[in-house]
Amino acid sequence: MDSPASKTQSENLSSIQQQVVDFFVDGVRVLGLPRSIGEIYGLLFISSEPLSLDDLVQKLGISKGSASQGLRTLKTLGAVREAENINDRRTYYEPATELKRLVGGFIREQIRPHLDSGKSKLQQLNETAALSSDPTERAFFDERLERLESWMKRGRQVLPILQKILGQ
Amino acid sequence: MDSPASKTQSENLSSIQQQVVDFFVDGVRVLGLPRSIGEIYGLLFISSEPLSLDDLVQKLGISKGSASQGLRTLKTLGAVREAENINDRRTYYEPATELKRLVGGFIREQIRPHLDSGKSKLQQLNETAALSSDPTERAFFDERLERLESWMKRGRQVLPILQKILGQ
DNA sequence: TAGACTGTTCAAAAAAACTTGAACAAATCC
DNA sequence: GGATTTGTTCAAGTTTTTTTGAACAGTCTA
Repeated sequence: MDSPASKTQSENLSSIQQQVVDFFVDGVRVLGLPRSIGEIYGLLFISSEPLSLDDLVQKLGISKGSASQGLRTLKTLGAVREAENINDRRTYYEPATELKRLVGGFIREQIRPHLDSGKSKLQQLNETAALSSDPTERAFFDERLERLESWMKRGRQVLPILQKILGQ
Repeated sequence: MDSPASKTQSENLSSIQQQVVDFFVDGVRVLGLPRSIGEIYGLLFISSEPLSLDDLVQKLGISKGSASQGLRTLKTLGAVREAENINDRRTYYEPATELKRLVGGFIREQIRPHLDSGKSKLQQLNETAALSSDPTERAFFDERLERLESWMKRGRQVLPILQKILGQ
C-alpha cells in the first residue's frame, strides 16, 4: 500500500532535503519554471552524490516523464550536468552551483530570446506607425515607440553587466 | 450582434494598438503576470488620452472584473496612475512610462518579498542542518547552505545597482 | 431618499500550464 | 537475435491560474 503522497511530501526525503526542495520549488516559481524543475534541482543540490533519473523519480515521487523533461530543461539551462560516473549504464546528474553559470543560462534561454523577438516586433510596429496619416497621432506613436526602443536597449545593456557582477 | 472575439482580437482596436497590446501581453508573460495586465498596460501605453475602466472593458473586450483587478495590480506596481482628469465621475488612468519606476515597482512587489522569505527559510534550514549527527554530511550541508546564502546576498546587492543603471 | 452610475469582490467557469503513464526508440547484455 | 534496461515522447488527465459576471457597496444627483 502506498501513501496518498501530498503535493510536496515524499517519505523518501529527510527533513533537510525536503526543506531544500521546497526552497527551490518556490525559487523557480519566481522564474516562471514548473515546480518539478525546482524539485529536481533542489534534490540534486542537496545530494552529495550524483543522482540518476530513477533516483529522482523514486525520491521525489514524480513520473519518469516529468523527470526526463525536467532534466532536459535543466541541462539546457546549464543548471545540471552529467556526472563522469563510470560503471553504470544509466546517467547520473549533478547540479551546477556557480551563480554565474546559472544566471548566464537563464539569461541565454529565457531572457535573450524575448529581447530578440521584441526587437523584430518593434520594427513591425514602426512600419505600422508610419501608415498613420494624422500627424499628431503619428508623432505620439513615434514618441512611444522610441521609448519602447530605449527600454529594450537598456535591457540589452544591463544583461552583460548583471552577469559580470554575479560572476564573482 | 457581436463577434466571437478571439483571444487577442478586438474589432475596437486599430492595427497599431493591437500590435502594441500583443507586444505587452508577451512582455508581461515573461514577468509572470497575467495576460489581462499586459492588455491593459499596452492599451494605456499606446493611447494618447487617459482611459477609464469602461474604456478598457469596451476596447479590449475583457470583463469589468478583469479590468478592475488588473488596474489594481498595475497601480500597486506603480505602472499606472490616475489622471487628474476633472469633470467626470469616473477615474481615468494613464501609464507610467519611466523605466526606473516600472522596474522599481516590479522589484519591490515581486522580487524583494521572495528574497525576504528566502532569507527566513535559510535560517530554518541552518537549524535543521545543525541536527545532523554525521559530521561529513553536516559539512556538506553547511557548504551548500553557505552557497545559498551567498547567492541571496548577491541578489540583494544587485537590485540597487540594477535600479541605478536603469534609472537613466 | 430613490435612482442611476462607478467600481469591487469572489464563487464558479474557462483557459493555461504541468504531470502522468503507456507506447516507443535506443542501447546493452547474454 | 531476443530479452532487459534506460530514457524520450506526447496525448490525455490533473492541477493551477486566470477570467467572468452577478451581487454588492459606495457615490453622486436630483
